[in-house]
Amino acid sequence: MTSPSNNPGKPDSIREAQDRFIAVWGQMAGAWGISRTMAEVHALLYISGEPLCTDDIMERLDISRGNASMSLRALLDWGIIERAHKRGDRKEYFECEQDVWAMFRAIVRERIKREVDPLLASLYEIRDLTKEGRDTPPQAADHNARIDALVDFFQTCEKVGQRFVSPPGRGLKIAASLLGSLSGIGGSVGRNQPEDRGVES
Amino acid sequence: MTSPSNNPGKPDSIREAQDRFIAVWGQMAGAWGISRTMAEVHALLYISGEPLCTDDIMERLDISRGNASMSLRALLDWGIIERAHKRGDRKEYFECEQDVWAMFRAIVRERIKREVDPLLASLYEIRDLTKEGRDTPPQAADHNARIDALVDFFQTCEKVGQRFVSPPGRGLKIAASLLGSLSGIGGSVGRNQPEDRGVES
DNA sequence: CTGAGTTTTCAGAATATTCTGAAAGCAATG
DNA sequence: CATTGCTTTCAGAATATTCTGAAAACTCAG
Repeated sequence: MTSPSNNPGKPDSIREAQDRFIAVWGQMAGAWGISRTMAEVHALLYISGEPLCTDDIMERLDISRGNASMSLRALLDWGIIERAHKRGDRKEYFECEQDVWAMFRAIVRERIKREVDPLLASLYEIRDLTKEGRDTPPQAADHNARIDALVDFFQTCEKVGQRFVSPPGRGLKIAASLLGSLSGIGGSVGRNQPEDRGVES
Repeated sequence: MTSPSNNPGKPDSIREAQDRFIAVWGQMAGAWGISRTMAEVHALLYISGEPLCTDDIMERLDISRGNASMSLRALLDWGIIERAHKRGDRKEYFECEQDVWAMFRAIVRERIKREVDPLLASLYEIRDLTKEGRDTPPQAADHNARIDALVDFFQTCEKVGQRFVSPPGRGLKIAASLLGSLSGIGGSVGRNQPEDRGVES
């Protein structure tokens, strides 16, 4: 009936909105190649806006300690949450990057590193298998052109990504306006995140 | 020892390069939330550059008829392969979009439709749960700001995506050059795809 | 309408992923 | 240096996804 005891004074309407958000964000997980739980942990930390410890997370999401630990670790690896500490408390707390743009910059950075870079490396190797030479078969030209088209594409992705990711980076937003006449982009829905409160590095 | 009987005259070096490509492309699948086989079928059709029928695909990838059928259907739904027919042959053939940029435009279009649109719809609903009103709890403001920041972000994604996807669309490449001084982008690695041989729609 | 050739569907089998919980590891404290 | 409080790890269990194969459903030609 009343608010949960460990979360005093948080009205039910917000609790419910949080739960809905966690569920929705969790559903996106599949499409992005990460586990549902990991996305839910991230959602919880983001939408809470305050540091939570492992037990908070276990309880709220009803998952095991092991699962929580591994999900948190993965999120740390992605660079979208950080460790935090409370004085006089030996527990570790975790807090989520609250600047949405910074968050996505981190994700793009990581995906380039994990996916695009290795892919390009493989494509180069594959290209070498059919290099022009003494006894190059005639079909090789078409084949090579197809590989090259992909190399080209992903090189472009990488360059665009680097730029999006790099320092001052309101990246996409800049791209958006440059991409033309999207005049009123951004800031239309409501007052929001700090956006540049001392971005690291 | 010799080339496989159903693929006469195709040198082993190309066959091997194809196989490597199929494997590499298949590995990306996980990260993109589709099944490995589906990516492999796509890879095979792309790298072959010619229409193949279900039996060709089953044999080459060593998968069942059912699996092939379902994967092909899914690729059709994504709009990155098309049905084709050979005169005097009742079998159905499939061929892959060979323009890499068109291919990714199709993927972006579909992902917006499947992921961004429903996500935004949910976010709007969630926002309504904590609308400002008579007895709006004070914490609601922060919570709403966090939701709004996401709404903002995904609205921007959608707009950028629309633009990337829309007609003439050498999209990303344009974005890339606009994004600044990436002077020598594109066309550096080799002569490649048609790029604009009568884009549909 | 019949039958051969082809495609689609889907229940259940095979496989892969994710989760749990208990044990091992680590670090601060007394 | 032993104890306590917390975190990580990982084998096996639980769950989810993907694949197979055979049956049903088309589709066209005669």
